[in-house]
Amino acid sequence: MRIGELAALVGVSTQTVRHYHHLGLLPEPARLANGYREYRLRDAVVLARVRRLAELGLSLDEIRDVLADDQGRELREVLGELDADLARQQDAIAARRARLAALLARPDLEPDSTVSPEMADVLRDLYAAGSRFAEVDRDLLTLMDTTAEPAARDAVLDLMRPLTEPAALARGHELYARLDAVAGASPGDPRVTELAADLAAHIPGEMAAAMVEHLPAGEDGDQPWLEMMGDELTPAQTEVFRQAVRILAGRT
Amino acid sequence: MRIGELAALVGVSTQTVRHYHHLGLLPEPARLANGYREYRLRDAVVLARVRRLAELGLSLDEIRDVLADDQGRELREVLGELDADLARQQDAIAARRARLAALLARPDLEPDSTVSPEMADVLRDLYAAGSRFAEVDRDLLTLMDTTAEPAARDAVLDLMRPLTEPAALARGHELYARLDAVAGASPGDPRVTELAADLAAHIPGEMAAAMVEHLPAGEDGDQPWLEMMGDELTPAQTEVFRQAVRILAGRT
DNA sequence: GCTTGACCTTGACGTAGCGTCAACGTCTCT
DNA sequence: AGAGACGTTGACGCTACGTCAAGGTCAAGC
Repeated sequence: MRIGELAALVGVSTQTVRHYHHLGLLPEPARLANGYREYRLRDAVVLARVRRLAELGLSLDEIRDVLADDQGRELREVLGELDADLARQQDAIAARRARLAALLARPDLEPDSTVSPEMADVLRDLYAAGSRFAEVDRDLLTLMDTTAEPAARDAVLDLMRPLTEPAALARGHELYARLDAVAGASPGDPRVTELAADLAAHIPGEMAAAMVEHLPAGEDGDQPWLEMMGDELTPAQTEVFRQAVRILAGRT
Repeated sequence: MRIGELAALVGVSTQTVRHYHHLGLLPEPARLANGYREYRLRDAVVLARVRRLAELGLSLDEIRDVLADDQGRELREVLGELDADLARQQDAIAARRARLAALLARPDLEPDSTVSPEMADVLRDLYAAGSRFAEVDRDLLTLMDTTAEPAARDAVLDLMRPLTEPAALARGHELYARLDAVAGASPGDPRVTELAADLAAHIPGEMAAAMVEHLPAGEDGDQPWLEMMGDELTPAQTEVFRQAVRILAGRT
């Protein structure tokens, strides 16, 4: 029997057979004068054994180990581990399908919808497009949602909830518009101070406390998170936030 | 922000970030004078987006496609396919776990137990070790079980069932012993003819018909399956089978 | 000034289980 | 004698990175 016949008999490709030779799973048979491998029935039996184990899901390394110790002991162990592993996979897949179902149920599906469901709702309520600044804010929140610890994330979500009420929402959109409007102004523009005050007034008390705690200002109001926003903010907008945080820090 | 900070912020390794650059998933940021990559918040936002999609199970290629068309249309499609794929995986895993559970329930677990459950039962009943020849026969059956079509396999199993009854079983073991005993004899030994007759008599009628049909003998009794068994059989044993098949062919 | 250690750079190789050429030899059929 | 179906070894490709290797950069401590 040559390699093609053997492969066809057991239902694998010739490459598979050669691969198993390479890994030492199947002994190399005798060669004919022309160099062709000459297989016997025993080889087919061994190959079929390997395939059955492989189809159960064992790795080829595991199969070699199992076939090496001719007791069934190791096989039972390996199959037990495999079953446990499959159980874990089932759980993981079920969880992912649950998330997928939740996502597919959303009418406004887009890549940023793949944050946590709660955050997705807040985003939808808060940022009804239109403002360049709202997009930046939205980016920050999605980033926080994916990187922060679940506990911290939930805390932020709780603090944000008051801002999604209709009145606060309208006020928020007005503030975004004013942030857009002040973009090209100089940091000394009178609108900057005014906007900082309104912005600070719009932030609920507990949220202000949290912000001041988690975003400690340097001596001269130099805040790392403001620096990180880098080219997203114009100088005037940066100044608005600097002043707003200073007001919030005094309030707590 | 340098690559390490970015990676830590989003929760991936620096290699992952570079890998995404290589694939074009994440644009290469500006470089500092020393050649270091300098990231901005936007990069973190994009990276987080990629990660969220990757954790849903999308391939990196799919993610690139999804982020390329900025409508949510393709995303919905891809997620739908992904869900269908996961459903298939769930079924496959459930089936494999069922097989594993059946296997782990067997007290006599060994690699050859991983044939179909019915065949495993037949093997346990028929081949209570001891005979070199029984092992060969057993190998043949396991091979057939893994390579044959399910229908053919079930047919063979049905035909074999009469052989597992206690009386037939005892007779079978005796025949195996005699096949072992005749191993070193010459093909002309009187025991050969006698054993061939007893062996043919032991095969139930329908099974004989099936064998003759599926193992057509050549003009001079040269059977390919006998040839395939090659070095497993001694000349005398080969002769036993040749004669037995001739008897069965005459009987049908 | 020198070392140490933590970071960064590019490039190449390894993972699992084969599939898929490439470049070539062998056998059978017509 | 040519075609077509087989066989041989060897090397590269696939996913999503991990893991060296061989260096360059930078801040801190001696």
